[in-house]
Amino acid sequence: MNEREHTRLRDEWSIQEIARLVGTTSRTLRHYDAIGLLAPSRIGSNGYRWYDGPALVRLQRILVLRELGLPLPAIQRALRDEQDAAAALREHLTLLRREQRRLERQAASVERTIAALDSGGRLMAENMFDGFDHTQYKEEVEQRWGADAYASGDAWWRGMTEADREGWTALVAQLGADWSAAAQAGTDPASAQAQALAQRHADWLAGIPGTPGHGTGRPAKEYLLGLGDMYVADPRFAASYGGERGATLVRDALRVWAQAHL
Amino acid sequence: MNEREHTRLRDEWSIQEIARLVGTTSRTLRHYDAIGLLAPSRIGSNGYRWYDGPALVRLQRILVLRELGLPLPAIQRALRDEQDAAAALREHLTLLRREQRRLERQAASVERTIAALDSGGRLMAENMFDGFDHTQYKEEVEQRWGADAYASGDAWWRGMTEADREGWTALVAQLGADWSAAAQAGTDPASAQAQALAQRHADWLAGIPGTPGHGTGRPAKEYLLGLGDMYVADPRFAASYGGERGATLVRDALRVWAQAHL
DNA sequence: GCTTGACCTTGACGTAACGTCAACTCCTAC
DNA sequence: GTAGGAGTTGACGTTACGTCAAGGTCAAGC
Repeated sequence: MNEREHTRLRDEWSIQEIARLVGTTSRTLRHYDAIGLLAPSRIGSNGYRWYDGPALVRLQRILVLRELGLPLPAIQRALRDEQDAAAALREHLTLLRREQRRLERQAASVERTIAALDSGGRLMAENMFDGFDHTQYKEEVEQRWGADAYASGDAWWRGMTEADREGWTALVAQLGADWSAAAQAGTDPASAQAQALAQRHADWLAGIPGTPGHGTGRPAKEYLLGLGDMYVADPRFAASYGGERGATLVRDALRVWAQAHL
Repeated sequence: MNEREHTRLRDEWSIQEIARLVGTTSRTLRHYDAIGLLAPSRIGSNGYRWYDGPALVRLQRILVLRELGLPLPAIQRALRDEQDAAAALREHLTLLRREQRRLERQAASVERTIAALDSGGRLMAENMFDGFDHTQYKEEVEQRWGADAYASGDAWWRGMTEADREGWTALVAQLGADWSAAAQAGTDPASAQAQALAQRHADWLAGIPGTPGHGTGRPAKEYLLGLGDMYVADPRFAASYGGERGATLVRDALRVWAQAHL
């Protein structure tokens, strides 16, 4: 088969030829046949698949929609009538935008984590369950509440005895476990149970020297609300509070609590 | 089992308990065990899995990295030493950014296609292989080259006889097929073969009344270069030129040709 | 007439990270 | 003794094909 014959125009093509023509593979065409998306126009007595002009056109439409990211079932439906095509694309577009925003948040989160690691953090080496890691959040605390806040909190922690720390750690772990259980049970953020946890959480925070509000018996309102948002946005916190559901519950319960008590 | 016992701090948890604690499912934990990512600290004589503190910490690290979008094998490697974690995250970040840009292009493409459909286009109803669809590109042509260009090209096409159109269509289809074959063969854009195709392509374009350069025997340089970029960016074109590889070859060959001849 | 080689076929496994039965065992409480 | 709520190990389904594997078909060259 020479070049001339290879590219001469005919009214029927083999599976390889048509695959090359549109830049895909024969495996893909067999797949489309198998799922009923594109059947060959003719099947030889030897089982070979042959495609004609209309089949080629349909294939091209399929590939256009595929390039745009539509799943094959959606392409199937869209090709049944052109009305559906626009609707499917519109729906797909909102999905694309949503996914874009998700990636944006994820990338930002990765960047923060890299920065934390670079500045000496240890990827939850000492976290809520085995000792609250102060260095972990150094940057964020300093940025929001000043270097003094961080330094005094850090000094306080380092000044504790081993027994003190273990007791503190157990408290924190218990709090995290209770939040997790409450989230799992679908507790309402405004419920008495959640508000009791919020109270414990606030007490705990107020007990840490250096946090805004320490000494007044209750944390500063802005600090508490900001902390709640951080819990939800940062997977390092979510891991200690029963995942995203848990972190969301903590934030919402703290909001309600802050409105009532601060 | 009452609430107190449920949330009391212990040194060992069942699979359900630990799943709830971190906000995931027991199935996930069994999966992690199966792939060697996280083994239970102990397995009872009855086959039950039990997890202790260190296992919980490891699980939390896993979930943090998973939230950040890392695949499980990468998490596996990252947890072996903290050095790798930062490197893995950095690599992952570039992937995220790349994917973000891809989605951006895809979304833009979807928007253009929706606009084309809304303004009466028919999703490649008459394309390169069954008749160049002028209405398809109305918007783009008008935007770049003015409404006159579009109108005169359209009138010319509508004024053709059936036989004229068939002849023209065959020419265009042959050109597309030859481009596809060349792309498949890995032809160099600067090669004699590709340049011969580019010449045919330019001749063809120049033969369409209304295109910039029609009447001069060769298309306008800017028009030709812009068209090449459009070929690559728009899947509707790619479908007729052997996919992305084909469209890229056309663009690059036209660039070389334009430098030499325009 | 036979080999060679390109092309075709169907069948089946692999991919990522689990969700979702199914069938069965274990343990505690009433 | 039994009901129910754990736990266990399979095994299939998900997306859109890639990638063998084993074997049939066809035109060309000796």
